Amino acid sequence: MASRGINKVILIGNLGNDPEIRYLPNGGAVANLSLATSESWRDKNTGEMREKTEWHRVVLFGKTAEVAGEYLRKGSQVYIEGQLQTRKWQDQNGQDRYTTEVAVQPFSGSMQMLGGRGGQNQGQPMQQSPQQQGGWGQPQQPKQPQQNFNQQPPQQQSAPQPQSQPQQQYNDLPDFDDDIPF
Amino acid sequence: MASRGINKVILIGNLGNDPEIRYLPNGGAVANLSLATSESWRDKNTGEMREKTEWHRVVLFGKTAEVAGEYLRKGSQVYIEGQLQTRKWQDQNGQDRYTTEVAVQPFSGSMQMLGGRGGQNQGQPMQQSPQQQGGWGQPQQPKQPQQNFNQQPPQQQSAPQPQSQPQQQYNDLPDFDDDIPF
Amino acid sequence: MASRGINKVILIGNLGNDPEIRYLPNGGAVANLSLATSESWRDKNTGEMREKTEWHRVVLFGKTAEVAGEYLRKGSQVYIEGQLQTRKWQDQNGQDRYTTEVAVQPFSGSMQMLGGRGGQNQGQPMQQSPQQQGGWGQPQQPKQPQQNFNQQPPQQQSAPQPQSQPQQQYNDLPDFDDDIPF
Amino acid sequence: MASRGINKVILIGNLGNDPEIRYLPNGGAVANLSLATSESWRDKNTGEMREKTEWHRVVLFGKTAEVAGEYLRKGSQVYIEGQLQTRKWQDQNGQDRYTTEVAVQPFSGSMQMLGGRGGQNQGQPMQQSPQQQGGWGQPQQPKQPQQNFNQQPPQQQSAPQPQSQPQQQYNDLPDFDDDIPF
DNA sequence: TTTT
DNA sequence: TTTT
Repeated sequence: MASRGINKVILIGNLGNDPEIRYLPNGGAVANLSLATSESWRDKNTGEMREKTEWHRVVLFGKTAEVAGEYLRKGSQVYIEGQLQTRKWQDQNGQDRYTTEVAVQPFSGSMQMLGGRGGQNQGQPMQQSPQQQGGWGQPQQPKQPQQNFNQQPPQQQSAPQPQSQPQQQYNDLPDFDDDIPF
Repeated sequence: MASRGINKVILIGNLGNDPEIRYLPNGGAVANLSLATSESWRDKNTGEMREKTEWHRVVLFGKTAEVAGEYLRKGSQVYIEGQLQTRKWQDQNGQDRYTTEVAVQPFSGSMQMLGGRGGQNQGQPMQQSPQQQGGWGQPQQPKQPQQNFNQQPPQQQSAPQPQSQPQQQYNDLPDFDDDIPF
Repeated sequence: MASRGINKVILIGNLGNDPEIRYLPNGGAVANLSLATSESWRDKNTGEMREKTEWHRVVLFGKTAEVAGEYLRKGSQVYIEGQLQTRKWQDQNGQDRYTTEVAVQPFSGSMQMLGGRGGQNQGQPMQQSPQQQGGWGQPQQPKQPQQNFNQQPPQQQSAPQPQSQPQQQYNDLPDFDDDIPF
Repeated sequence: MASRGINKVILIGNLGNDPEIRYLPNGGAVANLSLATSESWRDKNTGEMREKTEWHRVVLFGKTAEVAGEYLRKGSQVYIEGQLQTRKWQDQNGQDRYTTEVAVQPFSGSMQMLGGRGGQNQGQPMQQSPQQQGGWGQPQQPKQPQQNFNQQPPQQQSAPQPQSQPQQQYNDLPDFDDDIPF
């Protein structure tokens, strides 16, 4: 039954890069987002404005991952509800390393694009070249499922992807289908 | 001003150990908690119950840290509201490492002890030897402020404390005092 | 599909009364909780401590409602995650009235009992007479499903139940079963 | 100190109207928002898409209220973190009525405009006539503080404003100033 | 109507 | 690496 404890993360931020989508052997999609949240405040001592940006590694699964891959782009503003998850892996020296991610679970998590397609809901069509940033992108071409799940280690400053991580780590996902509203 | 983005973590879990309290050169308290949240579910394929525990590294500041040090014990159930924060540090080989914590900020975060003092509010006095677990402890003796802030690297399974981290990392805290209700 | 917008309520509080359980014509359970959250603070002007209690009307569905009915009692501390929902109804004079509730939806919401059964996880069996308050109760006897869903209007100070409300308001619930982990 | 219990509401939605700003006798601003969150889902039985919109009454105080009054407009997308609060009032027949609001407290709550000024961050200046909807408005002219706080009962579909409510209900607000980062 |  |  259920769970003992609450593990909930709520983020609103902007993507530092286009989502990275991969496909599991069983065809399920997995998307990784690099999401920035920033705070600014006036320093009590110096009176100057200061700013600090935090980068979050977000991982999405299944349908939600596909939607992210199709509509999110570098700069997109997005709402994320997920849970904290720390994965253990070995670096090239065989040393234990840990990476903490925000996992958006199919049932309990959610992802929502913010800001509206045409900006202020004015309904005008959005033309967006690849160089343009922010907002929602046009759907990309359907991607081919790939077998090489860990082929390209993501580069991330604040919580780098392991270079040798367990292969089957997402096989335990609960089943889910289109009928579930998320 | 303020912030662009939302960075919020909500946890309810139990402490794996007594809080570790340290004091900054300016006398401000810092507490580290190791907090477990667990989920259990029935495996769709095997029909067996499965359980997974996630360990969170939580850091508290100031008054909240002192309250944690005085009243929380191994096993205590606690509510935490904080924000995700990834610190960079160098390991003994000079390699960059990252540790993600849930920081309970003086203004925006909060900590709350759950479950009541005597358990089911039956009012009976709680005697709690150091070996006993859970609930709220009696206040410990006042601790002496220490200078050696990073003296003892905490041991934590899922996100170990750096062995050589920046010394002055918490000097930017906003001022706060007893009038602020948190 | 899914949703545009976020509507999320998180409460931790104590029950002012035992849960009220009812059964829909289709056999689905519905539970109503009256949940108190309180804040206390020192008045800046007078220096006195002040306290304010807020009462929340919470409604649970299905399995979660049954668990609430079996284990929660007056005084129990509970975590609730749900969504705000304002229902319109007519009072005896035919005037429109509105009641705002926190609805714990089967998929997106959750309920969790806090504080542990025996208090500090000391494992001692809990004996709890009906007069005792707080903690988790023993399971009540299984209740008989009833047809008369709106037979007894609940009495609640802060957000009274309509005396003539729509009969079929909960028929749109998504299906759910035991496999869904909530 | 502090509080016993958690009372937290998180909303992301769009304004149904421009904010209504009023000023307390002491000069403090109070803003009321009417915020819509909507859900859509496919009906399991009919296969049709269905949608339900929930309207939330949000109240902001002080600086946050002023920012809302200056930058938010009908259609604006906004993030709200506040707490549930039910106010009692008497209708014209002297009957007790209750209104539930989401109050964004100066210290614990927050408000954040979403979606960026020019929509997809394309940098083009936004011209917005009063009829245009969504996005962030240009700052309005500074308003004159008014004494007649309850002069105009707001019109809101789901939780109408009382027609005769307590006059001094917001006098208990904690002091706050510009140094506090929210 | 709860709890501390 | 984002955004303002």
